[in-house]
Amino acid sequence: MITRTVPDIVVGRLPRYLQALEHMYREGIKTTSSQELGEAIGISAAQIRKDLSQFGEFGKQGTGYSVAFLVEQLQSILKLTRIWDLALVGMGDLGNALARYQGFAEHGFRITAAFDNDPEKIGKEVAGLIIQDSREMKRIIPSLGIKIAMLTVPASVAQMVAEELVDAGIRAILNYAPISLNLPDDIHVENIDPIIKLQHMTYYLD
Amino acid sequence: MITRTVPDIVVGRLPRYLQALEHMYREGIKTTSSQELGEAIGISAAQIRKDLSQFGEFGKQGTGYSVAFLVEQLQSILKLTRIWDLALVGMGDLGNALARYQGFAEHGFRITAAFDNDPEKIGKEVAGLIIQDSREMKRIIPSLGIKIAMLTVPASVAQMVAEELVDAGIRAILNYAPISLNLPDDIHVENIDPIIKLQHMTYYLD
DNA sequence: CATTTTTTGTGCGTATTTTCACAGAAAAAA
DNA sequence: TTTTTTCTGTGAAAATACGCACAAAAAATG
Repeated sequence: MITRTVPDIVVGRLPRYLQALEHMYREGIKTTSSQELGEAIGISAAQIRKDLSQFGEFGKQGTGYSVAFLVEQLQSILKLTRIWDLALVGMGDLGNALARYQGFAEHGFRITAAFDNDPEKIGKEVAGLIIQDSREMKRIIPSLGIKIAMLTVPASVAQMVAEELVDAGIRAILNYAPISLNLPDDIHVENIDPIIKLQHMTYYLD
Repeated sequence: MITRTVPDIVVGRLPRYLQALEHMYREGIKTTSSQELGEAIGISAAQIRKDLSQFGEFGKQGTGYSVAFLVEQLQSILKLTRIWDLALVGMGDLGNALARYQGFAEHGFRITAAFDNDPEKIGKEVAGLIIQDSREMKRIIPSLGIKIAMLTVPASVAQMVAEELVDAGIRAILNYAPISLNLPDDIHVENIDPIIKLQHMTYYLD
């Protein structure tokens, strides 16, 4: 059975399946089952089968799933069969760490432009990127066709900068600033905030 | 009405309420409503009221919620009325950026120990912390009573290091390594992985 | 070749989560 | 004071998500 509108919660699990499957692939594992995959990531086998069935029939009864094939299918579903250009906005410690992180390139994400508003930083090079003036975002981002931004500016300016990014044609923002952004409904925002995660965990501690 | 076991999904929203309320508090806003709070963070008013009602009655009909009071209550619910010590394990670029991040201290989290296994790094100081040999974790972590760790080591060793942390008495791990950790059920793990988040968003882009 | 084992995809029931909508209480307005 | 407005807390309904359990298919075994 194929797609109606797939629930976002299902979409959100697909990258985790993909991560585990790519790990298996690197280990030389050719075939896996919903059972085995589930145990690897702590999700029930039934749920994995249900989730995948939203997109097609990828397994074989008695055998399970070809790891390589399922990796391909998930990459295709998640639109990962192309390079995605990223803008990195805010070159503090975190921005610098992200600029140097190899993981993006390894997964088809390329940081194509880096911005900051600090004259001290503009013009400097980090990991092969020249930091550009954030006043140039409106010009540069559309010219490079960039659709995704990572936002690592201080919370105090995050909303304003996010609006500038949307204005520049950005469609998805990975927000590292500890604030919730208020943006049009068609802009996809994902938040990464360690404080929020820590506070979630302290609830369960003594 | 007061607590049965509160669903984890509800607990996970509390830090977001708290974040928005603390922001209001800094802005000098004395009172808010479920409506206003919901608009600030993109959650329905009814959901916020339902969530809060799991823990008590914090609002007043006709008036709404006292911001200061609700901040206090949420801090109390989330066990944030004390300082939590953190261990930071893996002093690469990301570990260094986290060591320097002011946000932890501002929210009652104190990075009390930093570890790495690289002899080049051990003994160096970062943001007032001396990097210690990760072979010492088993001794140092219990002696400082640390219960929470942030894990910023390479994926290839993350599982092993996580097991060492559990062995050292760690009860909660904020995992930055791009791999799912397999640990006892009573250990709380939260993952922060930008690749997973980006792949979630690309699904919705062209 | 027949039997047993493995494992998928899915219909259906259950559980969880969200939203609706309203009584009741407080505040504001008249 | 009385009436109207605002806004909570919550029971009930609706919507979503999850998991069981099984037919069917493939592979393995005997």
